[in-house]
Amino acid sequence: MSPVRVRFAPSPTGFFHIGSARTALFNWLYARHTGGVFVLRIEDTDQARNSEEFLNLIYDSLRWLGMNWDEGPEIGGAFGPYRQSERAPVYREYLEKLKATGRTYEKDGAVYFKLLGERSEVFDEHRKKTVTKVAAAPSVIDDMIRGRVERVEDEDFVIVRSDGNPVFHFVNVVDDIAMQITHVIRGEDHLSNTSKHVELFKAFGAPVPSYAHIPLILKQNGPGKMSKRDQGALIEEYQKRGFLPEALVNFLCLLGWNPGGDREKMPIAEIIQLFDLPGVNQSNARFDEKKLAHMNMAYLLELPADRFVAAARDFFVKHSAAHPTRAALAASEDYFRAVMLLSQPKIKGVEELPAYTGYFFTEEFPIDPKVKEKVMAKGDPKTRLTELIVAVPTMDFSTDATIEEGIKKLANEKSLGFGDYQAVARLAVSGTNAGPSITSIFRLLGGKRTVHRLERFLAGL
RNA sequence: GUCCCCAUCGUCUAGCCUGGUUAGGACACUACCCUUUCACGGUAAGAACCGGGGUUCGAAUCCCCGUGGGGACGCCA
Repeated sequence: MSPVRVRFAPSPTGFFHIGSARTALFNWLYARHTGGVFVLRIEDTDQARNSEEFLNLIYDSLRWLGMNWDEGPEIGGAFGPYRQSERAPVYREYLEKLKATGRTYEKDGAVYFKLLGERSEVFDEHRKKTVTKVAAAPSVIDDMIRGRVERVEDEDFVIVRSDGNPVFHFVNVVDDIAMQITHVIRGEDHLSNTSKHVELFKAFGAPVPSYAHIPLILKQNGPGKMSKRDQGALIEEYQKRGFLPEALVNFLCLLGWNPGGDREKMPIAEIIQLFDLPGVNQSNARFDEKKLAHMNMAYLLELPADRFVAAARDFFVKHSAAHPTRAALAASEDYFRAVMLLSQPKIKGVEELPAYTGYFFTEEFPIDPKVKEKVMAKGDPKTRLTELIVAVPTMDFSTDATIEEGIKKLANEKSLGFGDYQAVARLAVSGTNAGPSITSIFRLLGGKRTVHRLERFLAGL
């Protein structure tokens, strides 16, 4: 049994999106699962639409998601070069081979691949033109996910354009032969192309690789598959928004594959161990942002403190143009760390952090009017504030527990509960009703700033 | 239009291959519990086998047809 060699073959003609990432992921997982080789090959034969910027985006995204390639651009390998734009001699050589078999002909300056079978002229209603149909034998695709698929390829097709550039079907097959690819794992949108490819492999006298056509990812709302223009489609966006790559990877794995049973959140090492092609679903999956957000939260909760703080800082640096964000970066490292760790168990995503923690770093934080209305309507918040302003300076601010003691003591004296002070104090120092425990907020702000905010809020009523 | 693929809660899915389940889990939604707010967590509830035929004692599971969804039909990849 020859070792598994798979390839991910993107073309740098647009942003790197969810669907491409998952195709890459399934290839990568299969290579890692089998101990095989993961090849990255850049299909940049469309000179008009390629760009270096998009190419770098592919590299960045793959690396961010943790998919390292064993052969490919920037690292090389025994079957290079790995950019099709640099492989013209290979294509010339293979074209000569094919010409020698008599399976090509030229028309309008382009080279066509000639199918085997009887020809007839037919008017195609859909395309509104007369085409030459070939009564060819069906191509058989033995797909590891879909089983046996039969399709008749019934028209000769272009393999080299009139400008001399070879087209996708040709270079794709040639490179799969030349790079000794054993398994072709790609989106189901390629299933109809596969008959072309099978016929080319056979014409070259090369073994046909095993195919695995994975289901497509559908857009979350409305009809059709997800495209680069749909909400939430771009990998770059998740990176910018501070998603954890391991969460995104875990989520992506579960879109069309699962290990059977109830397991969902799994470390990548375990996924590698369990992943296999027969476990991949046959039906398309709809993308669900909320489930991804939940997965991200689950990973965030478990993230070691240092990594969480680093992720937070990274996000703040990227968004340092905003005012509270800049103020946060100006704060001391210890203070920043303390605030972030206080927020870690409370948030769903790193992107919530600037708004969630803003009041720790600036005096100009907003007061939520709805929360204010609600809090001020209950009990006698003004009196509670006045009492706190007197009591806070007498409290021991060294730990949450001592602050709690202080507030409880005050509450006892007035025959009230902790809760009678909590809501209004929180509103006065943070402007909202969501956040860490009030004792932690007090402690981090310090007695002086706490009193100042209580006084300012009371004065503004 | 032609060809190809697919079909279990709103969504992702387990179960299907090798027929017998109170059809299980997760996200979302709702209620309650926990609670010092907000989250987290816990418990509960609602929620699905696309339709019709067939095979069989018995069909989500096997077969056929219909319907629905998706994809491909480029000198794009």
